[in-house]
Parts: sequence; C-alpha cells; structure tokens
Amino acid sequence: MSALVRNKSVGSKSSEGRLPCGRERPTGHQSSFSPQRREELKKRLDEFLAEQGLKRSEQRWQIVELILDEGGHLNAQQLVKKVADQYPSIGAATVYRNLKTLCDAKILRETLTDVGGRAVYEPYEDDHHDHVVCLDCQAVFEFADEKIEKLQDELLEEMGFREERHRHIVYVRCEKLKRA
Amino acid sequence: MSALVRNKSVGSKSSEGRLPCGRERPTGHQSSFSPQRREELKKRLDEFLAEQGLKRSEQRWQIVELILDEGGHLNAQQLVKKVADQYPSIGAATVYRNLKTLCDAKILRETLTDVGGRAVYEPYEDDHHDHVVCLDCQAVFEFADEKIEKLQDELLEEMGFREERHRHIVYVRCEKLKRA
DNA sequence: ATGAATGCAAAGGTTTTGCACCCCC
DNA sequence: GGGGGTGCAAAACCTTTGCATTCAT
Repeated sequence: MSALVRNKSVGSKSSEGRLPCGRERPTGHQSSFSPQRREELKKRLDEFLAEQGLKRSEQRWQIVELILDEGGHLNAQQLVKKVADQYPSIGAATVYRNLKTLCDAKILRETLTDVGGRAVYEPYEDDHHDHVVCLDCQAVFEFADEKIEKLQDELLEEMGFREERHRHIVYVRCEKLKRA
Repeated sequence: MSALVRNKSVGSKSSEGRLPCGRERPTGHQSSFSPQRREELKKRLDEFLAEQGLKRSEQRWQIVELILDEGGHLNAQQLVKKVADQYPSIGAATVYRNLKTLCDAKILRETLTDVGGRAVYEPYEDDHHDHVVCLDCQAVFEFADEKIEKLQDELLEEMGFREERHRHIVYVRCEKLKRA
C-alpha cells in the first residue's frame, strides 16, 4: 500500500524495548539511532555551531546524547526529567535553551502531537509524516500517505486557502491495540 | 465536491463581522447561533443539570450566553477574558469549572486546534469535522471530507491500530488567503 | 578577553485546588 | 439545611528571562 509506516519512536523509557505502558514494542521498532546516524547528526550540529559562532559546551553534548538515546519523539518535560536524572547539575533552563538551539540547527523539529497539547520534538527530517499517539501511554508512531495529503490539498484549494503546514494525529488506546 | 465546508467560526471579536486580523469574514460566515439553536442548547444544558442534580447558578448562564454569543471556537483564555470584561465579579476558576461542566453536558467539546497548543472549545455536534487555523490571526474554520477519513482508517487498520479519535489541522496564513 | 552558556531564582502565563461562604433546590 | 457553586488566593505546572558567573575559543 501507499502507507509508509515507520514505527520508530516512543515515550519515556526507550532503553527497555517496551512501550511506556509496559507492553512489548511492535516488531520493527527502532528504539535508538544507528551509530552512523548519531554521528551524522552530531556532525551536523558541530557544523551549525561553528557557522553560528556558538560553543560546544559539555552540557550541550550531554543533552544531545540523551536525545539521541531516546531515538524518537519526546517532549520538553520528558527531556528535562531525563536530564535531571542523569545530570542533576544541569538546570531546566539549559534544556529549554538547547532545545531551541537544536531546532535552529535543524537537528530537531517541533510538532504538536502530545496529548496535553504540548510540543513534541522529533529528529528533523525533510520528509513529512503524521502521527499516531496512544492516549494511554503516550507512545508515538509515524505514518505517511500521499493520497491523504493530496486530497487535503485539493480540499483546501477549494476553500480558497493554501496550506502552510498541517498536523494530522490519530489517537488510539493501548487496550485496543491489536498488536504490540 | 465531497467537502462540506462550513466557515462558521472565528477568533476573538466575532461581533464585528471581521476576522481577528481585521479582514472581512468570508461570505456565508455565521458569527453567532440562530435564536432556535441557542434555545436548543440551553434546553439541553437545563436537562443535563436536572439529570445530574447540578444547579442553575446565575454565573453559569451568564457564561453560557457569552459562549453562545461567540458562536464558534474559542479557547479558555479568550473566554476568561470575555467574562472578565462583561462580569468582572466572575472569577477565572468559575469559568474553567463551567467549561468542564459544559463538556460533560455535551454542549461543548474540546479540540486541540490552537496555535499555542491550547484547547479550543467548540459547540458539541455529533458530526465530525476538522480544522483550518490561521497562524496569523487564529481564525478557525472547519472542513470535513469522508474520503480522507476513509483513507485514514484503512491506513490505521493496516498498522494494527483502531482509531479512538483524531485531529487534522491545516494551518494557513492571512497574507496568503486568496479570499476573505 | 570576549561573548556565549550555564545555574539559579524569579517571573510569566495558564489551569487547578482548597476553603470559607453563599445560594439554589 | 444540605450539597453544589462561587470567589479568592494559593498552589501547580510549564516555560521564559534576568543576572552574575563560568567557560569555550
């Protein structure tokens, strides 16, 4: 089918191979990046920092490593918590400031997929995709379908608008997952 | 076409027939409810309150009237502000508590269409629709398309999920509106 | 040494909660 | 009169900002 499905991210405890709700992850799930991808992203950040005259502080890299460990979608609070656990001396303000920098560097991008309406950060990629979010455990999956996008654009055109960007989120519940 | 387009709501100053950005509203826009619809909704609320053993306080009805005046989508802060303007003695907590009650009563429903990621309340209706939101002026319009919904459900099915609910928001910008 | 980055704390903004008082049924 | 509702203030949250200090270059 036309659906490009990449279940590659998840909520708060990625290292254990389980969803936040305690279930096994769906097969095919990538809980963190390949070493190559990690290096690529760090190199990209390095270049950005150099270009912009910004600095390579230790905290910056510690935060980046944690984000890369996570491998997928996470929101600011999750990251703040993760950082507080690993590096108690790093303050929340630093995390927020670095999230902003990482978005500027196009290492991350902000999307609004969170159940509570908060921003979720995901690895920046040029391809577009939308999200499936579990209302019970906050796990986030991705989906993409050009047919839907095409219909949407035609519809907006008819309405006299032009899409700037969009967000299409489908909510599901753990208990009703047929797999995982 | 299959698109059911009902441009019936808008941001903060509905009484003036203009969008928040100062433009004229698109033709066909309904800035508030018909007297019949208002009565129907108030009756529905009345019944709900009676059923639940809740009370008909004056403040409750004042808030409801303001919501009905608005006629469309508004978020909690907009309502708090509106209430503070009209009835300075009503506190914000009362507004929030009543918003919750109105959702329970299925007079309103919560959707997450707001640019800042905050909940927007809209009249509860059994039909489903999605939203077009202007990033510049926060105006909210509705759209619906069964073809998109059908594709979406098929796709989710393929992924092994079952939709609980969804949110599909297309963002546009005032400067680029071809009409309005 | 110069400017960026950090940590801390304070301030902002939004929503929730506790509690005494009020008032609808 | 009893329980829901209100108002106020305080508390909870999350995020941003100011400022002195530290650190990278």
